[in-house]
Amino acid sequence: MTQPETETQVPALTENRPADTRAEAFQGVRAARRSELAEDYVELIAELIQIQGEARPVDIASRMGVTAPTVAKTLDRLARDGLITRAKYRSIFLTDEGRALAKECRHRHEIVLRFLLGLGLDPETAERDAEGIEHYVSERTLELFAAFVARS
Amino acid sequence: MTQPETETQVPALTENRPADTRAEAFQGVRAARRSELAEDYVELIAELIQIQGEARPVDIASRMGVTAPTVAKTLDRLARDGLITRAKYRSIFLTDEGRALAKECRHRHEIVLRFLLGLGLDPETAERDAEGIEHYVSERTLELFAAFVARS
DNA sequence: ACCAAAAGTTAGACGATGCTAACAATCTGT
DNA sequence: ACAGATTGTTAGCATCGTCTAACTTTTGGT
Repeated sequence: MTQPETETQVPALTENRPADTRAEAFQGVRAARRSELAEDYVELIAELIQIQGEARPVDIASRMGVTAPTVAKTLDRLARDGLITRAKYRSIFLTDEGRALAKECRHRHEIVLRFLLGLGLDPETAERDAEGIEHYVSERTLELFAAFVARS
Repeated sequence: MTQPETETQVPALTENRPADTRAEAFQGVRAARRSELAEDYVELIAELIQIQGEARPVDIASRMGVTAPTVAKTLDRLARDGLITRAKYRSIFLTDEGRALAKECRHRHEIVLRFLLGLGLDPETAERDAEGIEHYVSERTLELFAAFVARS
């Protein structure tokens, strides 16, 4: 036991909540983390198809900053999960589901990015931060971000 | 090949950037992801010590929403990484490094949370989103968040 | 002081995400 | 049309983070 109980003062906003609520929040974060990579890939694939006409593993690898085998394995998982279709040595296609996810992700990404820019962040940092934040923003928050962008 | 090239219009903000810059952003996200769990644990441990006098695995498990063995293994990694010290069947202590990290995390968490609340988000959702977002917010962005909170 | 309950640990499995090394297929320039 | 470069795949490995099952230690009530 032995409680010091003195120092920094309890932040209050966060701490006085039931353990279960907290646990749910963390479970939500873990769920988001699981879909994060899939979202990034699908978003990038959609983009490559749009601007290059096709999505090839080599381009995904260079933009994601990972090696080709890593891309291959991830693409296999995406295919297994019904987000893309692929054939050996050929370029990648999104399924309807994948396309829908890509659209949603791009939408979120755009809003988060514009929001950060609207807040006064430099484009470089805004892009970096958006890449991480976009997966953890709830629908409500996204709406607030959008509203902020609209009125700024 | 075969390019549709028609539909949604390229978002522009995101896409016309060198692949390397993008790769760096993703590498940053992956780095953040790696430290995310450690940060959450250390933050929670600090909090438990503060409000309960000690941090025990069972409390961590219930608040993180994971099982005891998961906590045990994670704590081993934290100890290996010099963030905590522990002895068998005893409660957990933060090292100086761990305490510093916890302080920094709490600070970030507080700012992000207040920012979201200031934006008009309900406390429940704000807490959930903050839990995910806090790990992906750069120093610059944090400053902007703090400024926003201050003037709102 | 003992025994049951609670807490903690260990072992072992599994999937995700990354890597390197080695091999196979495709593309390209002459 | 073929050789070399590029791209893609496969195999194999490591680490992380999660779990369940089984075991051990500590704690608390009578």
